[in-house]
Amino acid sequence: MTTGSWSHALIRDMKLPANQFMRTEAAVVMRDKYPKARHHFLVIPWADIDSVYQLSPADIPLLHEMRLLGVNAIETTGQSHDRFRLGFHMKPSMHRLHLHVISQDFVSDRLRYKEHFNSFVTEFFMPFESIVLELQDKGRIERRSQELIEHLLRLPLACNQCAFPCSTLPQLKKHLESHLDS
DNA sequence: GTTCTAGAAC
DNA sequence: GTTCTAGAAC
Repeated sequence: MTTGSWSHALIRDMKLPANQFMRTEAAVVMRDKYPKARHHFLVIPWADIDSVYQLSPADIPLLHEMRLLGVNAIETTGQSHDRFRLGFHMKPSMHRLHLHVISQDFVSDRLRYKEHFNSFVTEFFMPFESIVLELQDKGRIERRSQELIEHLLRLPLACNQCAFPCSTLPQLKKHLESHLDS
C-alpha cells in the first residue's frame, strides 16, 4: 500500500457487502464512517468517476439515480426530507464521486473541527440541484479557486438553524444540541 | 479523510 | 486554561 491509500478508502469500502446500506447496478449507499450529523450517508457510483469535475451531461441520469438512492436512505431514518441536504464537496479529499446525504442537526462526536462544519453549511457544500444545473448550462463543473475554498472553510462559525452567535466550536456544538427535537 | 501534537491565539 | 492552527504520518 502507498501512503496515499487512505484517499482510496471509499473505492475499497464500497465493495464490501457489510458496508452496502443499499445498492443498485449503478451505485451504493454507505453510512459515512465519520458521520458529521445524526444521519450521514454517502452515495457512490460504481462507475470510475473521480469527482464532480469529471462529470459530463451524459452522467445526469446517473446523478438522478444517486439522488433517488439518497432519498430512499433518508426515508429509512423516519425523518422528514426537509431536514436533509444532498450535495457534493467543492474540494473532496477522497477519490470517487460521492454524494453527501446529511441531516442538518450536525450533532455528532465526529464533528471536531471548524472546517468540518463549514464544509457542510457554506457554499463549499454544492447542492445536488446546482450541480445538475451547471452541467446542463455549461456542460461541465468548473473548478473553484483555492482562494475561494480556503475563504469558505475559514468563515466565522454561524448556526445553520438560527442567528445565535457562536464564537467557538464547543459553544456551537452545545448550541446545536439545543435545536434537537425542536 | 483522521490522528497526533506543539505552539500560537484567545 | 481552553481553543485554534498547521504540519507530519515511512
